Amino acid sequence: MIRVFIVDDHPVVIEGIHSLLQHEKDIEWVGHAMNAQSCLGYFVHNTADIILMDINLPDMNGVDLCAVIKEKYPGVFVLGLSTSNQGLYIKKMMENGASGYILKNSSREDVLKAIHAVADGCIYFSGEVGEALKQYQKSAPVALPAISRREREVLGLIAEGYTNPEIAEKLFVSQFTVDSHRKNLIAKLNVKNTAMLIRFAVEHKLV
Amino acid sequence: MIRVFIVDDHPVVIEGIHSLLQHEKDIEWVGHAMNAQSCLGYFVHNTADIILMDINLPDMNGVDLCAVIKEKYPGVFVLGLSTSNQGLYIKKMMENGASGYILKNSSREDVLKAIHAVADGCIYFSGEVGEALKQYQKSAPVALPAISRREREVLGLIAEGYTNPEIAEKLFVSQFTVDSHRKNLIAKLNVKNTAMLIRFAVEHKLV
DNA sequence: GCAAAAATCCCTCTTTCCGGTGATTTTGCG
DNA sequence: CGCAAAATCACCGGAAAGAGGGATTTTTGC
Repeated sequence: MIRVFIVDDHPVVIEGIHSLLQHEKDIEWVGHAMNAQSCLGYFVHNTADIILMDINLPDMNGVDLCAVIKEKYPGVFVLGLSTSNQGLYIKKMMENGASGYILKNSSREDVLKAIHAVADGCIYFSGEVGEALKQYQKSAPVALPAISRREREVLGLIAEGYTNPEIAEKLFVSQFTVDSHRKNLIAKLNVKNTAMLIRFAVEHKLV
Repeated sequence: MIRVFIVDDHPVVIEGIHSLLQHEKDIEWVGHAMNAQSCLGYFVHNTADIILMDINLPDMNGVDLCAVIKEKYPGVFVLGLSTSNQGLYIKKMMENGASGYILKNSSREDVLKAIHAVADGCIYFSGEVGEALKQYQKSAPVALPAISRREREVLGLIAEGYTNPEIAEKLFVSQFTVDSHRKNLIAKLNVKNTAMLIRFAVEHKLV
């Protein structure tokens, strides 16, 4: 018996999912909340196996709520639920411990599959969500300015905290050279300073 | 009818999966390869819906093979397959376009569930893999020195390329204050300078 | 209410960064 | 070979960061 709880500020969605699940023999509907606070309130004295969680809530966004839930009750699985198919939020929610993601307009089969997979400890994304996620993950490799081998080498050393003079010594070149590479990197990658350079590099897996 | 191809250098695994799938009515076994080259050779004149792909191959690792396949044949879904339950490789394989991951010692049900989910365009991880992936993703939050709210705020602005004076203006405080926060961050996180600070922050998802 | 933690502010000095503007030498490739 | 890109080196000057001292005032947690 899988106990399901839902958090969503749209009554229509709650009703929809409820009617979709109410005839399932292995699924028990334990309750719902329309905001993060009452959801957390419920879990003080009750529990569930799976929370279907909207990403847009009036008092707290789903990403943060997910983090709080997984922090307090690691055994409760969170299944993201949204109309908007946005890779960024999905990714963040997964990083905060969610077990999957489906769209509100998913088919009955999709919803049931997702619930069962998640209840088994698996991770599940419905098809369209998977597409969005892949697209988001692939945003990096496209249109990256060409960075030369030496520049990448310098970039790596900068990321490790070495200064221009230190890098110059390591590479047996003048510090002017290293400085040139650094400036070229900043120009090529269209960033303002070293901080942004490193952020860009790490996010795009250049280091 | 789901056409399944498998790449694995262990005959035992190929046989195992084969016998596991051969009585499934909606699954067609279209062939197998024991290394990356012959797998790529197969796809020159043939195709499949799903490739079950080992992560350890003699001539090329699964992560790279996955990238090549998805590059040449984006419509073919790759389902990772391994004995080793290593978060890092799983993550890399997913970044290269895989649609899921299962362990070789997964149950018959798990394998079939995964194949069907992936064939539907969904993303699927078997339970143990999900655990490993979460564990890997969660490697960050452990043993992180306590960073105050204000420090995190400053950290975010540094990562966006703002200088101390700029941040001071944004937050309506003195630049000395911002400088203090920056220094405290560098001290707390035990890094040498801003470059390392940002690298650490991005890698540990503080920004 | 009290102590600890956080947030705020201030100063000096040295080093590093960053922008701009050059140049020469080496290397990769058709 | 010859061209283009990469890699190298050089200087200036202002801005910012980093190391080292302090200090005070709010919050916040018991």
